[in-house]
Amino acid sequence: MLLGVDRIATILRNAREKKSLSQRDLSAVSGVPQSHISKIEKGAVDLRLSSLVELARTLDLEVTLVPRSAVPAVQSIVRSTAQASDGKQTRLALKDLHRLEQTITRNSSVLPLTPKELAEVQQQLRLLSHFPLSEPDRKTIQSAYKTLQTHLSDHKNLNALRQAFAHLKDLRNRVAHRPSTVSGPQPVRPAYTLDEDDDDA
Amino acid sequence: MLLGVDRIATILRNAREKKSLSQRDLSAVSGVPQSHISKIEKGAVDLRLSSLVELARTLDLEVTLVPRSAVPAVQSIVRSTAQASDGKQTRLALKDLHRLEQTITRNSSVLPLTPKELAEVQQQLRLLSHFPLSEPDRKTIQSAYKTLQTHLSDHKNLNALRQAFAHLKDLRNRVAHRPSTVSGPQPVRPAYTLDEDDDDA
DNA sequence: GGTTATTATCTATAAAAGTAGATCGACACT
DNA sequence: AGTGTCGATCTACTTTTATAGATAATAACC
Repeated sequence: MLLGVDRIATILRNAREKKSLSQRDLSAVSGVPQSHISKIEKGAVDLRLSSLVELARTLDLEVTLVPRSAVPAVQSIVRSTAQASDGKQTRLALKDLHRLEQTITRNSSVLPLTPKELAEVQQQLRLLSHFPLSEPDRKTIQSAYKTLQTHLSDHKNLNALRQAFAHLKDLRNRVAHRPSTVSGPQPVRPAYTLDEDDDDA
Repeated sequence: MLLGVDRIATILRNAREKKSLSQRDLSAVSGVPQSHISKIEKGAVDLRLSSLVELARTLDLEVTLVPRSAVPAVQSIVRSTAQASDGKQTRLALKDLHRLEQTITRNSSVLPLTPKELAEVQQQLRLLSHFPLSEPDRKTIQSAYKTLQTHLSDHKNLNALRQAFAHLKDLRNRVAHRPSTVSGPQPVRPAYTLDEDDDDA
């Protein structure tokens, strides 16, 4: 297979995984059959340009042709955009974590948790704040916050609350074992700093 | 057809034209049949990724996927790379023109030209120096220079010399009618400045 | 007018993508 | 053990690309 075609397949798979989508998820969103996505990502088909454009669009990517002489500069732009995005998501996730922990601490007396369970949840949130987090990670944190708010307002749905805490534990386990370019937890901004310098364009 | 696929077709055609290649030329270099190149450039086929990679490679382009959020920055890089390349080619072309005119002026007494013809050639060279010129344009100028050198050394091949001057006239006619983003001859660097700040990486 | 070059269009054929599923092995969870 | 999810592989069929030319329309040149 041509050099370049393999790279495209790798970029597609990485982008899908970065969005925490399975092949079946991507199939549902893009309309391309899961079995075909599997072949595409393995480089087992020489896909059509329109199919590439469609999948790329679903993954917030754009197919383009750049002069060979501009490739290093373009790769640098792409890398720094990814890093900026990662940094931004991590900073936003820190805010989400802070909000969640404050709400838990403020309402600890009325939450259906033993002191041991409470300490464990707080420990998990503190640990999470030391890892780079992604947009899908943030969704898990936000979902737990919403479930907590709902519980605090109607004192119902204990199972949902327990499930939300379980998902947080899952998240902590996943990010702790996530492959990383550096060993151990990465230095991120000090936990729980709050600033408003982020724009969502 | 999907937005994006049309753009790719347009980029391919523009890149081919920028290199002064015909569809037959590109076919010979790339191995893709001319009739198929015609369909591709018209957007009449949904070509395979491997075919796109192959054509792009022949045109010194690389197929890549960039995050949608990075597209404006990437387009800016591509534009400035093209401008730098254009500017560089134009500056190098000025040198070629200068060298050619000096050689003609220095040897005007032994060239088989009437005073009127000589003045016309010099006029054409001066006019050319006011236009943005491309790499293929430079090849025409360099070819004329070589033919002139050959003639000066063996005093033969009058037809080739006349043909070389004719090609220069053709070039002058083409660039004078070339579509441009601004009206009239574009301001380029002052004619015949000589500096050695160009690197060919 | 004749010739040449370029791009577009046509025919016929072979190969492969794309589709629609089903199914399998591996893994995780209850 | 049973169940669900994931990615990979399989079957069968339809549609399209890619190829190899040939040819036509247009434009430019002599």
